Amino acid sequence: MTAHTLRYYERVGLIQPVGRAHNGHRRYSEADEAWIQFLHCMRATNMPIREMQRYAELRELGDATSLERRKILEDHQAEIAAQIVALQQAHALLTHKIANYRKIEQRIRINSPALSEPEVDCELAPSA
Amino acid sequence: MTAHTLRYYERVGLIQPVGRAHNGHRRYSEADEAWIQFLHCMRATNMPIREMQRYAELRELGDATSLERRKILEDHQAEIAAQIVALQQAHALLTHKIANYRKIEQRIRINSPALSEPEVDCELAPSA
DNA sequence: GTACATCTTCGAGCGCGCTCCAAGTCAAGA
DNA sequence: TCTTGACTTGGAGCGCGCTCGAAGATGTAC
Repeated sequence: MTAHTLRYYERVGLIQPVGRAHNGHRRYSEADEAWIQFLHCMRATNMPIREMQRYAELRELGDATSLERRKILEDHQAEIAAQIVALQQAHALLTHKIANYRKIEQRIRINSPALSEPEVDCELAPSA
Repeated sequence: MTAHTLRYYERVGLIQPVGRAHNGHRRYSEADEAWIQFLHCMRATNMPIREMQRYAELRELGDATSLERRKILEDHQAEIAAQIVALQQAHALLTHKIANYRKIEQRIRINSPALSEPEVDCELAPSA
């Protein structure tokens, strides 16, 4: 995470104004770092900035907002679960297609341009 | 996938000019649809358009490009695997934090504002 | 015949999330 | 003392991936 990004996060309210050294330079506390790490983790899993802003805002308001914050996290967790499923499906599809490419390469190596089997279109995804 | 997106994909070369009805309207063949579905799957797993363009380009050149195409897919599959790991970690972290919120809510319900235990900072991620 | 919907084209616009630049301040090292 | 480098600020710019709008042609229903 670059300094530019940290400034940006501060500007848009994801990070509260942080402590400064005597010369005005920012000094991040361990709590700041933990929060930033959390933000990073949420961004890395595609939580929109808007949603993170909402969450940060509620966090400033204290424990009374626990329920709403929990809901945000639960929703995001559901999003993550869905993403994992999509990624796993794509992963499986790619395994299939990569194997197919290996077959094609094999066919080229042994100089056997045609298959007696019906042509395997490497781009056709299996229906599964 | 919207019509706008399909036009866009055609413009940028992800889809070859497709067949037309007598009135000029596009008619997608089953092969077209399979290819588009594949594109969709790759986009849904965060393959950049540029990379898809490269792949599409090689695909036009036929079997001789099998090796390079395979490499693209293998790289993307590795990307996907990494994404899955990140998502799974975030999922676990959220499970932890959500449980923590439930505790806080419980504490509020039974009107017990303080814990004898050291304060649990709900934003601190577990080091794991 | 006449609405109306649906397609066509091209180009412009937009939302997101950074990313960078310019000008200035300060601190330590040669 | 002078250079260097790391920080400060505000605002502008950018890359990506769509997304939309306008103007026009065509087909279907009443």
